[in-house]
Amino acid sequence: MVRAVPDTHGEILAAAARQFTVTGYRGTSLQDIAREVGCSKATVLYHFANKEALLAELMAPAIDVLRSLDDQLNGLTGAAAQEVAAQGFVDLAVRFRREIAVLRGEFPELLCQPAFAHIQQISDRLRDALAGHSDRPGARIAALVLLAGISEACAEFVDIPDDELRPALRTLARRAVEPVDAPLAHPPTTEDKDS
Amino acid sequence: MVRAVPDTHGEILAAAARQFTVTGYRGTSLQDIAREVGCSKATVLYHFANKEALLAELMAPAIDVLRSLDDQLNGLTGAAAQEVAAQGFVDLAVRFRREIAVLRGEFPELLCQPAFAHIQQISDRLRDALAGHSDRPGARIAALVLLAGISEACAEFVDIPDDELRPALRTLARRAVEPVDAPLAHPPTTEDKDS
DNA sequence: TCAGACCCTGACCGATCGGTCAGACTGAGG
DNA sequence: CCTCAGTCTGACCGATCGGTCAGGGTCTGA
Repeated sequence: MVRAVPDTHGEILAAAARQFTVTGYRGTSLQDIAREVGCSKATVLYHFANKEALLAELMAPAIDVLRSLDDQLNGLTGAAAQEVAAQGFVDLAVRFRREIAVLRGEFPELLCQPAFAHIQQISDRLRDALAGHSDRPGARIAALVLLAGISEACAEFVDIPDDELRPALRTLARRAVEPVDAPLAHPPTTEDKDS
Repeated sequence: MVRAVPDTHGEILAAAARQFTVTGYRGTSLQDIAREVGCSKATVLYHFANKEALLAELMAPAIDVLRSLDDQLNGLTGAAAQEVAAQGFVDLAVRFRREIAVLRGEFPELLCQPAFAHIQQISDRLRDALAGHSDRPGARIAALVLLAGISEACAEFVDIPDDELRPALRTLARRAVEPVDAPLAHPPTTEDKDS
């Protein structure tokens, strides 16, 4: 058999993905990655300008999809935006479970890096759409709980098949989103003094 | 005015809490904490055996409450367990927002430390109760989404008053929990082949 | 045969990490 | 006055981090 040209670049990328998933970005050293690939740390830095570039290349596909979901959301309002945001994010999260697991927890620090410059704004818009562009605290809190919870669930349930995880999350999202067009299911309480 | 005996121990604890909240446990060095307090790093290590002991003392109250919730849950089943788990966790999360923010993301690594030996099992039982002790993937996924989402929301909305955050989360939890006693709201789909 | 691009490496760099240690300072008690 | 416990510190330690660099192999095309 012909030994294919050793795709060191790809091997490093794959090893980094595995390690980042388990021990996080910060918790994984270039030495760790090099050891798993079976090369020197200098080789890792030959293929990638620095550790950050490695992460950026790893996350690029997920970020692209997130960006396109943001475009799709642009102009939509009310229940339509909620539906698209919920279903779109569920699909994205299920598909890019590994990438989400990498970011888990290190989100705030990682967002400072130039590669993730606009992620914060996009996810803010996503959250806003999921809240039905409402200012009600209940709606905004529900949106954040859903986005964060779905992310965490996808990162944790790595071994559940997509076809099982996706419909469960879709159902949950539909149930948990604060309705914005239809009248509220629960009667307004006494604390409706604002607006 | 009498200058009270300088409570360096407490000052270090408070500074650590602030720093951990912002930059995380791993991302905060003993030097950082010492700088904020205005003492030397050696002083920090005079008052606390090591960095881990500092974290442990910081988290102790939250862990106590979590443990008592676990006791309270012991023996409860079905909808009763779901209700207690949901409301109990919401209260705990709202109250210990800062502590949750500290753990944010570094959960997996931090759980390895002896101070947090049983947290994993407790949170597993909590999740199980929230799922109504059901094996249905939908119920288990909903429980995880809720627990993770509530934690994240509490860590993020640090400036929302408790009285606003708590009822919103309670309402959301009640809406999002997969009902286990009452018949399902949504008709069973075609994929009900298991069990 | 030779030049040059490509791939890879060991040795090394400065910075920072958590942690140790001997000793200085201080205030209370005998 | 001396002692001693409590508090605090600068200097230092080994380990590890991300990253640099000069140079060695190897392959290819002129």
